[in-house]
Amino acid sequence: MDKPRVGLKDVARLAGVSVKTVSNVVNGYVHVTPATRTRVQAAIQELNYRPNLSARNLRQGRTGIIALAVPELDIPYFAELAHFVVACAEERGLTVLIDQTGASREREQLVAEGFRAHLIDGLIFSPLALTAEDLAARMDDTPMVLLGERVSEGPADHIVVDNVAAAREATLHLASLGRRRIAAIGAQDDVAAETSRLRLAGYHRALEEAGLPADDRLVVYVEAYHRADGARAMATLLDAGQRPDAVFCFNDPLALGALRTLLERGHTVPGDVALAGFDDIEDGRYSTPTLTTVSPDKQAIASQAVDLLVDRMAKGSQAGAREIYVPYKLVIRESTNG
Amino acid sequence: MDKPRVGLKDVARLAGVSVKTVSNVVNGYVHVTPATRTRVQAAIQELNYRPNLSARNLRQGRTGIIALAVPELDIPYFAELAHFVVACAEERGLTVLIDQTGASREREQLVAEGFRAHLIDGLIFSPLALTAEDLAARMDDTPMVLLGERVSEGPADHIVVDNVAAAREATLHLASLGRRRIAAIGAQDDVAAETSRLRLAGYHRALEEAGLPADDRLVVYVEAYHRADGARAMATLLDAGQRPDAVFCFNDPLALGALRTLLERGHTVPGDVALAGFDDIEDGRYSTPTLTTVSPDKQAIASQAVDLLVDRMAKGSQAGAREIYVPYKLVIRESTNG
DNA sequence: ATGAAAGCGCTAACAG
DNA sequence: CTGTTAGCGCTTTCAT
Repeated sequence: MDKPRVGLKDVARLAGVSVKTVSNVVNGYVHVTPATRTRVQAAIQELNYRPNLSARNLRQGRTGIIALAVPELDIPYFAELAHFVVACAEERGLTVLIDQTGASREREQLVAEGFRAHLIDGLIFSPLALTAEDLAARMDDTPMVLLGERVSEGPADHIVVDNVAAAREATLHLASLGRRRIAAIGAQDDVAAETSRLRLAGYHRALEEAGLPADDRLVVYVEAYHRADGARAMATLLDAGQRPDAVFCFNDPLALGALRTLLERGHTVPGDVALAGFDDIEDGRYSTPTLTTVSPDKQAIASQAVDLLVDRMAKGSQAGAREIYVPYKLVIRESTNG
Repeated sequence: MDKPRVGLKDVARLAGVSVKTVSNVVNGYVHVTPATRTRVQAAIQELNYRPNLSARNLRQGRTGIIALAVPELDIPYFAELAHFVVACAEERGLTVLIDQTGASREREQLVAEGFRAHLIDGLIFSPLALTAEDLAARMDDTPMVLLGERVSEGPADHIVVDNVAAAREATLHLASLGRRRIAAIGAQDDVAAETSRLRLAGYHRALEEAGLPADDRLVVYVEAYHRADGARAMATLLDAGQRPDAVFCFNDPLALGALRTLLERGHTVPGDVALAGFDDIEDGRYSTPTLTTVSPDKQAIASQAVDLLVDRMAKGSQAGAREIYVPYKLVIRESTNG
């Protein structure tokens, strides 16, 4: 049995009206006699008609779909972000399609190049590996909003949190507890690692302000920002005979990984080592000890991103890139406040 | 400045060929002279042409888009699942769009009803609130694969893990440690809570096999499956003067919440209380102690779901619902093996 | 190997 | 308030 593709026309025939009228009913147009409306609805019901979204999209020149491109959905921060983005988008009648870039430059280029052109009305993009040039070279004119620090002064709207200020605040908090040997976990070599660089800058600034010496041996570089990297980094630190009395980790998974290593080796937190992270993912709210962290307002990031995008989509103009700072706050929990 | 919408026709004109030829080039059709191909590609480049996917979709009657409908993306289990689904789908040239149902019956009905008909080629759906009747009443004929235990004997393909067996195995493991008062956290009143019912059944079966008495006071009901619920449930248990020496939690967040409460109140895990969860989310691999849990093969769930769906989409036939059991294994970690 | 033309299902003018 | 008609941009017979 093959499908008896039912379209507007069929409904119209059955209801004894024109396609236009059916279309009006489907789209909730006002000027339709209750009588005909009812008749049409009955026909729709009977034929089990569904409007063909592809056709509508083609005709209207827009799809109501936006793409969210993130590194991986199983990184808690991005999962939480995606949650908010999908929710906000839905409130505005938009559907979200997900692209996972795996932080691969190649895949990020595809996204920027607009390989989904005319399928999506807009793009919310959190690039990790793309260079500023890559983005500047973008030819596709699909409205785009960038998330994260990757290309300040870039060619598109972007949403950021003040990473330097936030990292500084977190580090100062550790210093205020009287800690003197404050390590940092999460530095990166990669030129594209803008976020890492900014958080490191904030860390250094705080040390300076607190009158603490900067010690390169206390700064640990990592490959990626997962728990395993944090655990390894902490082990490296301890194995090298370094004994920090506090650690600022550039994100929460790193911190949770570091925490794990510390506890495994019999150190107490925050007794021996105070620990702070960044991102405020849910895990940190239930770990033992709970994790002090910088909490960016993810809800705000998502809604601002969607709003900016919707605005762009309406106005069409790509001129005048805007930069929106989103608030954050330092959430002090047990890992620094036993 | 408005957009100079560029289509196949424009490219054709510039390249001095017909639309068909351009189309052939775009779609990598074989029979094109290298010469013309090059010329066409140059024109495409020059005009910065992108095929309009909506038009292609309309014409071809399919979109290459599938929807993944889950309760919330910020529930770790679903985030991890989504990650795999998006990855598998991409391997097969499919794009995934996300619907968050919030486990609301109303929203789940919309999804089942096919409110995205003709926009998606298929649907992977993890319903939580829908009844078997809701699903049976579904009129939309978009291919669908169901995830989770919700409607066995249902009208569609579905992927399941053997919850009874898995829960039984976890509980028996606790019993094998010599624990006698094994509590269960995660029972639910809701008729739609099939998963809860199955895990509870497995728990009871294990108690029986182990020759342990079933004690209703050791079974705690919860509203939802979040950490907060687990924390609360554990508190309830302790406040009621119950002192289990082991707890089987129906998912990992519940277990992590319960763990938090236990540690807060000075109990040791697994010393005083052994703890097991279900789902094997990443958090449990780095908690302190690490969490013993039932680990369903999420990669397999995702790839089986996508495969089944692709098959359905190709064959079109909705007859003969298939049921695929996905393997799981009990992962023993510190929370039962200190 | 390439061209001409039909039409996917819908919405938006424009009539009436 | 409702009907007629012309495409949206593409793929796809059918020719050549």
